[in-house]
Amino acid sequence: MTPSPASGKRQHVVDTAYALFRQGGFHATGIDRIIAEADIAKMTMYRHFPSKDELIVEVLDYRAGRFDRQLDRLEQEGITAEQKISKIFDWHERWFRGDDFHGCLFAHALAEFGDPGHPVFKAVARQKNRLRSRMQAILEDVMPPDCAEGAAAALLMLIEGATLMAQMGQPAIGNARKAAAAIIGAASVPH
Amino acid sequence: MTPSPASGKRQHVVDTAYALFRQGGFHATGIDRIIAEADIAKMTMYRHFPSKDELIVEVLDYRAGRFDRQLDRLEQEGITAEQKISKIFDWHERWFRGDDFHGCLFAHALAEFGDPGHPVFKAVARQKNRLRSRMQAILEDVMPPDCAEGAAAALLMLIEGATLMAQMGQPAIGNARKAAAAIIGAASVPH
DNA sequence: CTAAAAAGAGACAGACCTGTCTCATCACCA
DNA sequence: TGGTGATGAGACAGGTCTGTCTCTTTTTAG
Repeated sequence: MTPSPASGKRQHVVDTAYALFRQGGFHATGIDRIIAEADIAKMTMYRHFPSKDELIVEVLDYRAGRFDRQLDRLEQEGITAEQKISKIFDWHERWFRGDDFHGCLFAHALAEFGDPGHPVFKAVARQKNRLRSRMQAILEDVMPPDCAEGAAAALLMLIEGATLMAQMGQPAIGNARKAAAAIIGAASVPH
Repeated sequence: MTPSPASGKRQHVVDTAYALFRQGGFHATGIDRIIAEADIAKMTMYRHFPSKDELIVEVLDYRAGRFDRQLDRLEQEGITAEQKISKIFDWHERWFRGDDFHGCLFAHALAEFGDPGHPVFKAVARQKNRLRSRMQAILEDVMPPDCAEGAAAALLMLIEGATLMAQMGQPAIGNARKAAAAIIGAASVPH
């Protein structure tokens, strides 16, 4: 039973942990650091989250949920599939340019929790699969489903790679865009 | 002054640390674990490597060197640029299928050492830049240099993304290959 | 054979880690 | 006002971490 479903403390811990994990990584960020930054007692945190691992999963799910809602709004817009994909690249470009960009939290989580049975690993796989299937759904408007599956996978790979390069200080989102256009162009059915 | 330039102990430590870092990550793999697995005394390790961070850099540079030599041999082969790129994808495909594949060690290092001033970060940036520039050199045989630069970046992004997806148990190297063909086809100068 | 270099063995320090426990305090609601 | 649940504060346990130190043993080179 969660101690306080309506409490703001829980989300505050998630927010603080999110910021710290992003900057310093998961193993390198200790519980003591999180509770100091969030200005709460240690027991308050452990009453909400039974372990650090579960807090990490919660942070990832929270972040994934926000991104998912962004995709919800995108899908409701009355624009072409190409424009929707372009908007996803826009989001990433803005993200890369931000002051506190430190790479993809999910990719980092995968790096630190490589065991496929670990809950953190599963949370990462969930998020990446969701993004891929949603891009696939978008692409199915302009190409047959089997083509859309491969194209969505290719777009996801480009985005992941672009995020990694952006973290190394090499903005290549423009090249990713051009490559995405070539991929979609090669798979699209002319209308 | 390095204690023993010709000693095999040093490389043995690097090999052991490489295997452990790959499986368990950097922060999660302690010095004690490394020396136990390598069956050496702790002081032997610290005489060769002044700190854990420098050992990590050494491991990364060693791995990068091996990959670089593989690229050297590839460049000497008398095959087309497309065939060379295809061979690089072959290497990755075999790597992904291996039993002890745990993702890209360099990407993982970047996840755990996100500070651009950190020696580990710089070692990662070196390796990725080298791979990109070498792919660019290959592509310049079939397209103008400015096109080759963008195409090489796109190929690197695809490869990084494919590695990440492979780690999540979703083999997408075939889709990456098709996307690479579309990218090269769009940028190539017909001869 | 001998002297120097390398390695082994293990104690040790000091810090940090996760997670638990107790008790006092505070807010809110009936 | 009284009670109840959430929180604060901090000690504490038990473990792990990196890195240092000393002493002994082994290996290597001249």
